[in-house]
Amino acid sequence: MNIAAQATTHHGIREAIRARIVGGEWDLGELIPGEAEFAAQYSCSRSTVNRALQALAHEGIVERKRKGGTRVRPLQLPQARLRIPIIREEVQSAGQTYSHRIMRRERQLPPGDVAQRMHLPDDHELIHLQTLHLAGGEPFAFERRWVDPVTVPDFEEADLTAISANEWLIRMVPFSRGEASLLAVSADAELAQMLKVAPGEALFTMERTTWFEERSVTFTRLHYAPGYRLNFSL
Amino acid sequence: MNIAAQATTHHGIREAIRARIVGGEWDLGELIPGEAEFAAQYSCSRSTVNRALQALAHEGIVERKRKGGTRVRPLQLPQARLRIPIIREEVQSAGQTYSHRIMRRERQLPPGDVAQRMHLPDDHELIHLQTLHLAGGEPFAFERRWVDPVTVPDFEEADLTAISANEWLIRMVPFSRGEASLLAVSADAELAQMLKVAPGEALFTMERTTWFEERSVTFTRLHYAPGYRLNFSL
DNA sequence: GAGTGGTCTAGACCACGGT
DNA sequence: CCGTGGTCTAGACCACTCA
Repeated sequence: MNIAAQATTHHGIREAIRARIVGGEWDLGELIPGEAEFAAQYSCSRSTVNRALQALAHEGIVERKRKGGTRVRPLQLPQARLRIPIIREEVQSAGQTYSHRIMRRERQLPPGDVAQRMHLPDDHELIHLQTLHLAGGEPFAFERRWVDPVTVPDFEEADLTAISANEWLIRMVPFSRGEASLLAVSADAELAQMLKVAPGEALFTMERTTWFEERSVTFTRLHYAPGYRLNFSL
Repeated sequence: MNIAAQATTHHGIREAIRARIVGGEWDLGELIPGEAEFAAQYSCSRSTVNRALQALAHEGIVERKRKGGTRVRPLQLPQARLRIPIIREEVQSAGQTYSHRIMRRERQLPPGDVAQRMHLPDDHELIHLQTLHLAGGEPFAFERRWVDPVTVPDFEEADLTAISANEWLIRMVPFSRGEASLLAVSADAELAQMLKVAPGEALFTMERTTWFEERSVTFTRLHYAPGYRLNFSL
């Protein structure tokens, strides 16, 4: 069984070393050979081995320290790259037609928890936007979004019929940093009505705060209709 | 404001180029200079630029093609690294004491959906394990797990009182590929009793299937007590 | 102090893929 | 065809950190 064509490419060497680690050649936490040693074993230069080992370190398979050498990571923490989906693409890639309806759009004081997550004082007015995302005409997700008009002054006049707020912001505001949470909530009366489900239904929910150079841009709380799954691979 | 000490390290050059992309020097989808050009601009070797651009490509900021050059990725998809938490560490890092109780352990035919997710025939017996994870004596998460005894023959006699099944498997089946899903479910009667919540409560749930060389190892469905959030940064 | 990883360089060859 | 990125090499210097 031929897992990876190797050759002396850093890819090949990375996979070869990975296979040896997986195969149990070294115990968890144990020191593995140095770069020079591997270079000799695979008849390649130390740089190539360096790249291979750096990649494994980046994946969390090994831990490296100067002078300390490279060791197999004691607890293999599974780490995954999670793609934050863009709703339109998500719907369309499932073969459904995407549309959205703006249910509400107004300037108002945010609830305390929202102000807190955006690191803003309680008396700072925000633009509040409620959007229903539809897949094939059926509710797919309901979004409550708050946008700071100080950071994004153009947002108030933006035309959001053709392009959703999410994509508008991505396009106009160079994104810098953000925090996100995933959780489950029970549908309240408004959510139940919007998504056409029974009150109390369990809804998969994503909260996101994004920042541009220490200024809060937007906070969104996105509730998916029941049945939704966020899939990824380990 | 000094965002990144640069120098001519690939880090520094990566951040410098990132800043120029974020700053809007090139449009979305536009071709940016070639490696040689950047090397001249930053007075460094092409290899260094190559590493920097490869890193940006790995992050999804740019797209590269031989002969096609490097271009700014049309849709900046926020991509995050999600650490799949190990429950014990998660509890302990919150300052609580961790413990677990095995509620059930038996060999049986799995439900159809479980067999399907593990790519197994319906008549393949699995070990079924139910574990309650506690934080400070209170229910924290409830886990239903199925393990394939063909792939992991030692599991049936494993002592799971000191070490949880999750950690036992990580230790004995060092590396594996897997798929995972996140979703929200309503507590059924059994879940409600286990987690001491009202039936119908929304529970944040993670499903995971892991594989070792084309053989299914285990499938788990993990339900967190209400209030749980999975946090990460973008 | 000495060993290990981290990095840079300059030159070289190759593979892919638009023109 | 030929320009672009992908990679390798050999040698070199540096920085961290353990003994």
